[in-house]
Amino acid sequence: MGEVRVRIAPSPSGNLHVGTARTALFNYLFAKKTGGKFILRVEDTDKERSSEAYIKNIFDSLKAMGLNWDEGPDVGGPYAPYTQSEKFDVYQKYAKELMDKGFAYECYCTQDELEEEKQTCINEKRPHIYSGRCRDLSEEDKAKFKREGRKPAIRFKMPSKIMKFHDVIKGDLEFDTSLMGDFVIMKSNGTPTYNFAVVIDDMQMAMTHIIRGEDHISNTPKQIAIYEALGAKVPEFAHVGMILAPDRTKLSKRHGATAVSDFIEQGYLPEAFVNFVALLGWTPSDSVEIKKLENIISDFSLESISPSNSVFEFDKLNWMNGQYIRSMDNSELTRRAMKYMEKYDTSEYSQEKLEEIVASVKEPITVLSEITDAVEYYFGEDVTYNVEAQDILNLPEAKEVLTKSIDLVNSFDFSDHDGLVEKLMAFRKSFENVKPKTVMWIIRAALTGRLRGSELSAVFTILGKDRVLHRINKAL
RNA sequence: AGCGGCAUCGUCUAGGGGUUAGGAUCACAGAUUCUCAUUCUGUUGACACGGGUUCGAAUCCCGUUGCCGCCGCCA
Repeated sequence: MGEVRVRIAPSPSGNLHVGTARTALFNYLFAKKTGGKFILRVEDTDKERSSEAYIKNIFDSLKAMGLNWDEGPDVGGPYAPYTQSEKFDVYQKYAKELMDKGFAYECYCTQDELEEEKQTCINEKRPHIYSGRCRDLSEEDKAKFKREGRKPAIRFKMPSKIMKFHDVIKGDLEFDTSLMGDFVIMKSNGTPTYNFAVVIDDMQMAMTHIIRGEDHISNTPKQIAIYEALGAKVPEFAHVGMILAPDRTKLSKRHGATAVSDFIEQGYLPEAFVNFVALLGWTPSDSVEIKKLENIISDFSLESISPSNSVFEFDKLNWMNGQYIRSMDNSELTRRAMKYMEKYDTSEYSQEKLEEIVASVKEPITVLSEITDAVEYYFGEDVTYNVEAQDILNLPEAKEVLTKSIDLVNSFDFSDHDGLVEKLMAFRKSFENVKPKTVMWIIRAALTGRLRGSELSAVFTILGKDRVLHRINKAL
C-alpha cells in the first residue's frame, strides 16, 4: 500500500462543529500514525450558505486543537485548488464525460414535477424514488424543454444491484441500489451536488481512506457507483458513529455550545478538549485517559474505534479540563487566564504577583472563565460581602477576632511566607470559645467578602499589609 | 413507509462462549486540611427483550423493541 492520504472536508456553513472536529481528529491521528498526509478541503459548493467568517473559524479551531494539515487551501499542495468553488469547471468536465459514456443524462423536471412525483409515492406508500422519466428523452423533447426556458440538471444512472462494501469500523455492509434511483450530480445552475463533488475530489486528490460520520453511510453506495463508472479506484471507508446531546438528539444550539470555538471561548483548553473528544469512540490501550495528542497517535488505530454513537456529557470534559488546568505551569496558565481578567485593573500587579494570584485560585476551577469571579477580591480597595460572609461577620465573636487580627497582621513579616503561616496557625487556635475554623472564616469574610477562595496566607501576601488592614477595619 | 446502522453501570468505554463483567466520570461516604476545593480510600450502579445453537450465551444466530441516520437541484 502506498502513502495514506486522508482528509477533513468541512462545509463552511457554520463554525467548526464538535462532530466535525472529532472526525478531523481521527483523520489526523490515522495520518500521523501511518506516516501519511492529512488534507483540508473546503466544500463550499453551496455559495449561499458559505462564508469567509466560517472558513476562518474552521481553520482557527483546527489549528487550536493542534490538527495541522499537510495540504489545504491556505498551504497549497500538489492537488490544488483545495476549495470546491474554485474548480466548478472540473466537475462539469467529469459530468460531461459521464454523459458521453452513457452513465448520466440531462433531467428537465421542474421542482414542482419532482415534488408531485414524490407525493404520489408517499400516498401509495411506496419508497419515493425518482422515476427516471428523463432517462430516454429524445433530442426533440430536450429542445422543446429548452425553448420553455428549462435548464437541465444532470442525473447519474444508478445501476440496480446489491452493492457490498467493507467498512473498516462497521464491517461488511450491503445495499440494494435499486432503492436509490437516479440522483442529481449537477444542479441546473451548473454547480455539482455533494455526492458528486466529493467523489471527484477524493479521486483527484488520491485519497486512500475516507473517515467520516456515519450519516454518510447511505451515500456511500452512490459514491462507489460513481467511482466505478469513472473507472477509478474506490478508497477504503470508515464510518464513525455520531455525537449526540445528552437527550440523545443531534447536538444543536439549544444544547449550548456546539462549535469548538464556543468551548474555547468558555475556557476549555483546546488540548483538554481534543483529549476528551478522542475518548468518544476511542480507548487508550493502557487505560491512561489523560494523554497528549502525540501520545494518542502512537496508540491509535482505526479498527479500534467504537461503531456506536456516543453522548456528549459535560461531566467528564469538566473534570478533564480541571486536570489540565491544575497540571499547567503557572506562567502559561496566567497567560491564558489574562483574557478572563480584563475587567480588572491588572496593571496594579507585577507579572509575578499575577501568577501568584492565578496559582492561588486555580485548584477548584474547571473552566478558565471561572477565573473572573475567583480573582475578584484581589482587585480594588474594598470588597462586597456575600450573604454567607455577612452572616459570619455578624457573629458575636467576629469583633473580637477581627480586633485581635490587627495585631496579628502588624506582627507579620510579609516577605516571610512560612513565618506568616506559622503565626496564622497559632492565631486560629488562640481563642477559647471560637473554633479555629470560625476564626479563619471571620478573617476570610473580612478580606475577601466570601467564605471560599485562595488559602488565607496567599490572600495576605498578595493583598499586602495596607489593604489587609483597610479591609479589616472596614469590616469592623 | 422503506433502507441502513447501533445496543455493557446515568455517561464514556474494556471484554467477546466458562470473568467476582474491568476502568474512567458523575453521585454518595470516609480520610487529609489555612475555608471551599484538590488528593486519597471506599460504596451504589450495567450486558435491552424473546427465542435458538451449546454441557455452558452478556459474548454466536434469528426475531422483537428502542435509539440514530439516510431517503434534497443541503453538505
